Amino acid sequence: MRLANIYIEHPTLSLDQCFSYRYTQEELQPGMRVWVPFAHQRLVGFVDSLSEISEEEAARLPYQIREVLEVIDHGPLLNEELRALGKWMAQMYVASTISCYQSMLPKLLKPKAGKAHAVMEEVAYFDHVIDGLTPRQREVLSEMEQCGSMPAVQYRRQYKSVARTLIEKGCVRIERREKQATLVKGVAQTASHTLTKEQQAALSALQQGEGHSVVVLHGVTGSGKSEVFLRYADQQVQQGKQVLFLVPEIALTPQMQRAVEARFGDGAAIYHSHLSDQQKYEQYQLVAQGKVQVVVGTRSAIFLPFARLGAIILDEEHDTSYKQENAPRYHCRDIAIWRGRHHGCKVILASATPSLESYARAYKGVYQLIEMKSRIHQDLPPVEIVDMGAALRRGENALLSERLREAIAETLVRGEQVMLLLNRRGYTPVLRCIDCGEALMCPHCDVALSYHKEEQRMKCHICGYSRPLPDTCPSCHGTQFRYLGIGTQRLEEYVRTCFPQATIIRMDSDATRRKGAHEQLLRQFSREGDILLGTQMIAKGLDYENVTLVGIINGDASLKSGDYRSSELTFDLLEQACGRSGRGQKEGRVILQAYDCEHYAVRCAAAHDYQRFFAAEMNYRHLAQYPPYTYLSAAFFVHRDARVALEGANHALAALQKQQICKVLGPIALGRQKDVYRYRVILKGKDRMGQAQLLRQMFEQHRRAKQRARMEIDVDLLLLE
DNA sequence: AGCACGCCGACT
DNA sequence: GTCGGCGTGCTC
Repeated sequence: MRLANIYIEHPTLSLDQCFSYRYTQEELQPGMRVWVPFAHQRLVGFVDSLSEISEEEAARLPYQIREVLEVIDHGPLLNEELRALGKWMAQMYVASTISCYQSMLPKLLKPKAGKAHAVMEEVAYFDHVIDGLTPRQREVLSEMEQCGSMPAVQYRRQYKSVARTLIEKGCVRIERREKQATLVKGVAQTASHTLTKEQQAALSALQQGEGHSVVVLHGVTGSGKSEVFLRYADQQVQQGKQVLFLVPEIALTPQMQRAVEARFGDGAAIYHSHLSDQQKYEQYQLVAQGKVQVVVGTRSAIFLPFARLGAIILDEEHDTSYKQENAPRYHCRDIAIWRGRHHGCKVILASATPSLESYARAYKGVYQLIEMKSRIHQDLPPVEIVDMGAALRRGENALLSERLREAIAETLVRGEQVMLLLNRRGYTPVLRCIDCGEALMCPHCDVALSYHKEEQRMKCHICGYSRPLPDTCPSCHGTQFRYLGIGTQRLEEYVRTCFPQATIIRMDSDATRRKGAHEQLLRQFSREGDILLGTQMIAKGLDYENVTLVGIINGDASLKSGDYRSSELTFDLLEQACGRSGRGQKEGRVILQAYDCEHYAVRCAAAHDYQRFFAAEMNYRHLAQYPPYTYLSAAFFVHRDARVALEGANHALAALQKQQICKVLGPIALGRQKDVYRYRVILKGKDRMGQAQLLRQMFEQHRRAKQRARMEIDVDLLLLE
């Protein structure tokens, strides 16, 4: 009889194995979904392989074989490569195979979802302009005129308030048509530069060697490393291969998209989490059909079904958003390297501040290292460190030192632009009662509420809880409060009082919550802005030629996070921020305000000295035996009752006593978040797969012991949050 | 995760 | 007797 070996769609790790079913459907192939009976349920299953056994053999099995009820798909959803990848992920990240398959597929193709896909679509077209429109209507209409048409869904979502009126007035028309798979892309442009000597050298280094290898492309901001990997990609495409460009965030996709489209024009598609399910599904199909040569995308694009990859490029490879935050907690870089090996192609890890892990491997010769040390237009801007401790003793303002204030004034007089970075949103992070000294806390999380002056509310930055300002202190009924710390709202207010004539634009997650606000604020800044201030979202990638001063307000604040990576994160942030200044012909500069001015992360960032930072940080990691000298993974025990969570952690800890694979740290209590308590146990050792296997055993024991806390696993955890 | 099975106390 | 409370264990 013919047997299909099937992964059942089941959320438990303990059922992560194939179950065999008899089938008669001729069309059945590995990679297809089916309906199967399972105990008393009807579940979706994923066919892993097909086999054949005799009736006698079947009779000797210790279980009764049941039948496949129905085949869902017409063709395999996952090809052989991606199925093998899914299995590897399951081992590597201690997750069920089916959950890995699920995270690899766009929603419309996930096991579970039915098979019907939308066949019709509505498209919004620009029609004509009429008189008597409101300013907002005119603005929307001119945007429509520029792009010509867009899916009606997107049109309605993007322009909510005026979408209907414009349709009623006949300015925008909606047409229904049969859904066709279309590339999601923008307008192609042409650009071509001649390479500098250094770029030429980097390119030829890239071209050396055939087959798979991992390359760390370390180039300072503005060194033109994009041009190097774009050329390399171009050559791969010329050879009929496909290329995948990965970027950490959607906000960075438009820039990379423009750069890629300038070179590849119509053959390029984009793929990120903000596409609609239908769009993702279509892009997925286009890649599967081989109709796309080049894709620009975020993390999830690493799972697109390319047939013959010529290169995978991870831009800003050090960025932590390459790590998936929920299970399976994979790192996009690991997946890229796995696929690169499968396709026999290069994986290019590009960054101005490579992660310590990647650079250490390149340094040891495990990866190829290509360095680009000079900027094309200007040298990196000089950085001046202002000791805020000394400034405060001189009676200066805690937000803007005299030095920074003067520099802003000088820059504005020259008609140039300023960026101010403060990595904390809100007005002040803490409200403290003057009488008893208690801070106002979130009722659901163990953090202080932040004061948001604009809305006159207190907000929790963990769970989003918000409440009006208190009249009296909840613990002592005092009526006076002190506002401690600084946030972007307060900085904005202060900068306005210092420079009342300047146009100031604030960008943080409060200001960009509305869809399209991000782009709109940036457009406004490039048109008429004098000062752009914001959180780290302005430190990455922005490229404005007229910005000649970058001010970093609390440059060393992130050093205090207590994380083993805090120096690395601080260095990255400072170095990225410095890279925003002086990108054009004009000379730029940076003023860095900090308290811990002698810290090597601050010193090295100010000197733009990655190598020195790398050496110092590696020294620390070696002493403390942190990555890249070891691997860290963690088990979290989560429950609304703190005792239950702790009991789960202690139980797991007991099971870890007699093993030599790794050191065990913890359990420690992490702050309560959204009413849920979390305890964490960390495993630290040199055997990564051994750790993964150990965690799998822990999970099994946890289940068998009927522990009530939920256990979550994070392999290679990045942050000790 | 469901869902049946089974063992025990409460009640027409 | 029998109804139903929930702890236990299995699922090709």
